[in-house]
Amino acid sequence: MARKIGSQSQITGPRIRVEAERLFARHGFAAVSMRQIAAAVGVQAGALYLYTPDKETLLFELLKTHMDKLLAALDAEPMPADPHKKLEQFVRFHIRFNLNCAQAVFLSYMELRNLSPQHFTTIEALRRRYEDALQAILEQGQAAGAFVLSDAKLATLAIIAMLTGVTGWFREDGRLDRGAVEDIYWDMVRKAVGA
Amino acid sequence: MARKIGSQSQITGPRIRVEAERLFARHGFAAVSMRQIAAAVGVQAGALYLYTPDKETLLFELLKTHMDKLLAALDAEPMPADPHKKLEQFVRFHIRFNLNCAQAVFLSYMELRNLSPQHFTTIEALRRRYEDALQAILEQGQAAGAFVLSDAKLATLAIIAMLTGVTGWFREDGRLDRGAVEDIYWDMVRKAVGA
DNA sequence: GTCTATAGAAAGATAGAC
DNA sequence: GTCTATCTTTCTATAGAC
Repeated sequence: MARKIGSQSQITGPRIRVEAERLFARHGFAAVSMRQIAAAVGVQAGALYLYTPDKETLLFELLKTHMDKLLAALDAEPMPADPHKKLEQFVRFHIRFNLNCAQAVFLSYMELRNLSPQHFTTIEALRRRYEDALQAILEQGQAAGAFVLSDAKLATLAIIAMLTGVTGWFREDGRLDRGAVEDIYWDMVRKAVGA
Repeated sequence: MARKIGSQSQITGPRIRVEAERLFARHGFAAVSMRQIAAAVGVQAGALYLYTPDKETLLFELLKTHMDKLLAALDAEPMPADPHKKLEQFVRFHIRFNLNCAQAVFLSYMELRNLSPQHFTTIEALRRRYEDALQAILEQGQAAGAFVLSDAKLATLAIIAMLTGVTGWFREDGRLDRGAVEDIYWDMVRKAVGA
């Protein structure tokens, strides 16, 4: 039987991550077999183990990479001093970034339970860092009298849940484009925090 | 080897559903085997097939039962005529009901993709009916001038995502009890819709 | 670096004894 | 109604050829 020849390591590695992310997001981590991933990439199952020690680590690497990118992008975002403008920046950033990697976002919220305890702790800490960034914005705005909040921690969780929900229904060819969705959500968040 | 005797069908059936729901919610549908469910119930794997034709149907029955209960409970809820009071009733109902069956809620949002197309359609229609109930409240309030909304459909999705998120972090022994959480979320929703 | 082949374990589901 | 036993398939992961 025919077999492929030559090195493809610079292509195969990224392709494994792309296909694994797509399949995990669509069917769930446990429902996807290494054979399915290999078939999507166009290699044999055994070849995957040149790039990952096991299936769980493959999932972890996907989540870790995503969270690192998320935090780096947030750090790179210009943050105005004004609490009002700062919150708007965060809201628009969150929607924009999450829509650009909806699959990874879905994984990050749904497949944490399939990680080993150690890997879980790592991802959880990164997620917490992201939440803390929003909470700090809310608390600073509250202290400055820009926002009226019953509870900054619950407002943080509520806002993130609300914004992340967009990835569940947004369609590129839908009724509203990304900018319009950003506008509408920012309007709701703005009112919710009493700004 | 010892074996159990006598009929337990009136006990075993419900127990299978309880344990399956618990295990599916904790580890994910695909990650849980029929043997695990059977072990949790205290029967052999083969005995499960007296109660369900297959694993996927077991999941479907759990989701269907949950959605039926949700819609029946919503119908049974007293709904004031005043839009403002009506929305408050919905918000408190949603949090209260979902906290009482957090596992089933999690399943309903996470494991839809493991249903057959036909079963998926059934559950999706029920979920849509629930969303429509909230959307109707928002649209009526908007028409009556009680709410100020950019988009009733997006407000529906945003509010449900925000409220459902509570099941992800609420702990019975946490900082806030259920009533306090209801109050805080209602305060945010109220402001977000411009009431 | 990728292949074929397979070891070894575990899955979903069924058959027939009790 | 539940058991034991098993069929058949599929899984993760590894070994060794090329």
